[in-house]
Formats: sequence, C-alpha cells, structure tokens
Amino acid sequence: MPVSTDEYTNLSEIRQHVLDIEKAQRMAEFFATLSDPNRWRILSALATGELRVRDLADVVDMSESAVSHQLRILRTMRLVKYRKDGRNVFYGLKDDHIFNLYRDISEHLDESDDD
Amino acid sequence: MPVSTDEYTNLSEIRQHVLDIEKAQRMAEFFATLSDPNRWRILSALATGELRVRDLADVVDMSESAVSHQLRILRTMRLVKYRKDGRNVFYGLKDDHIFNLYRDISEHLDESDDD
DNA sequence: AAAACATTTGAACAAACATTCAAGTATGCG
DNA sequence: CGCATACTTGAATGTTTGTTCAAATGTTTT
Repeated sequence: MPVSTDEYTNLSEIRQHVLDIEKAQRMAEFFATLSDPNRWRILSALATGELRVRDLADVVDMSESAVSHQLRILRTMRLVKYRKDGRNVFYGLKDDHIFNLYRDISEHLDESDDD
Repeated sequence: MPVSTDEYTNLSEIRQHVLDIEKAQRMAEFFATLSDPNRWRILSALATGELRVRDLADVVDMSESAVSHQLRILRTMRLVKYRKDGRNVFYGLKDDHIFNLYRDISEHLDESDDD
C-alpha cells in the first residue's frame, strides 16, 4: 500500500487544525502586550484603582514618557481605560480578565520541574 | 495639613502592591513565549497529538531549523514534552493549560470596541 | 564503512521593541 | 497673558528576537 512522504501521520488532516496565520497573529499580538515586565508592574498598580500618569510613573519607578508610551500599547489592546480630569489623565483596568490570567499563569510558573 | 507631592492618592501604599521586578520579569518571559504567531501554530498542531519535527515543520510551513529553534523555547517554558524514537523526535503538548488560556483570550479578542 | 535521514546548534542579519531625550499640545494658575 | 504642570509624541539608540544558512551530531540502512 502506497505511503506518502509522511510515514507516521496524516498530515493533511492536521494541517486543517493549525491556527491560520491571521488568528495566530492576533493571539501573538495580545500576548506580546503582556510580555514586558514594566507593563505588568503598571497593570498591577492599576489593579489597586485609578491612577494619574504622574503617580503611576512614580510607583512603578519609570519616567512619565516611558509610562505614557506603554499606556498607549495597553490602550490599543483595550486592557486599560482612561478619563481626563483637567490636566490629569486617570488610567484604570478595563476589566479583570487579566487578573484571572495572572492567577492561571502563576500556577503554571510555580509548578516544579518534575520531568 | 501637610500634603506630599501626591495630591490624589497614597502612593506609598500602592507601591507595596506593585509586582516586584523579579515576578514581573517571570510573568513577562512566560507571555513572551506565546507572543509569536509561529509558536501558536506549532502549539495548535501539537494539540492534535504528537508529531515529529519534520512533519511539524511541514504542517506549519516552516523550515526544520526554524521549528527546532522554536521548540527549544517552548521546551524551556515547559509547554511541550518530547520523546526520542530512533532518529525521530516526537513532540507533544505538556498539558492543556495553554488551551484554556487560548479560550479565555479568544473571548477577550472577540469583544467589540464599545467605548 | 559510507550514504541518507532527522534533528540540533551557532553565527549572521534584519526586523521589532523599550527607553531616552527633546519638543509638542493642552489645561490651570498667578 | 505668561509660566508651570500633566501628558503625549517622534526620532534616535541600543537590545532582543526570529529566521536563514552552514555545519555538527546522531541514527538507521545498505
């Protein structure tokens, strides 16, 4: 009986289950948003409540400019919301999706290397 | 009554809730692992079952070398397991943590921009 | 033992990214 | 109005990252 180049598995069937490039791209982009330590620090600060940029910069120990750049990214991914009040801008978490996520991953990271 | 530089919030209290740099770093590293479209494609392929590198490369349409490099990263983060069989190496998902994750994020990504 | 196959590894290169610095906008205050 | 404050933006810079290509390792087959 004829065998294709593949001797082990039916590749054409598997190929249909592989995430298409567009979807894979969107997933990757989202995770990229959370792949920076300072953005996590920002998010954890905002988890305590609304903060204006200046104070946020202070508590996470970054320059206002750096924070502002990062907030733009978090905004784009709709992880934070903001509200203007005079010359201040207050940022907050958009929902707590992220902190469920945070819990799940913490678990994974804390698993011991038993194999 | 004296007011610190901060007129709005008690910063020193918030500071204690900010993720420490080390933990933030670990979180970021983990998410970085999932911040590449091709790694998602690899994971989704492995979600169908074990595959050897050659076939994996085939279904995700990448070079064997590129796949091998990516598998090293996934291995480091303990997202995949592997098993040698002769000259083949079969890779598979280590657990399905990741696909719960996948579901959660899909939800978030599919939310409409209503504000 | 040699040739073919499967996978890994390392160096090199281009693309993506985070921070800095300087300049820009916008609001409030004297 | 003019100056200070709060925030954003853009260009420049150094670093990280993913792929390619070539070579190395290890295994099976003849």
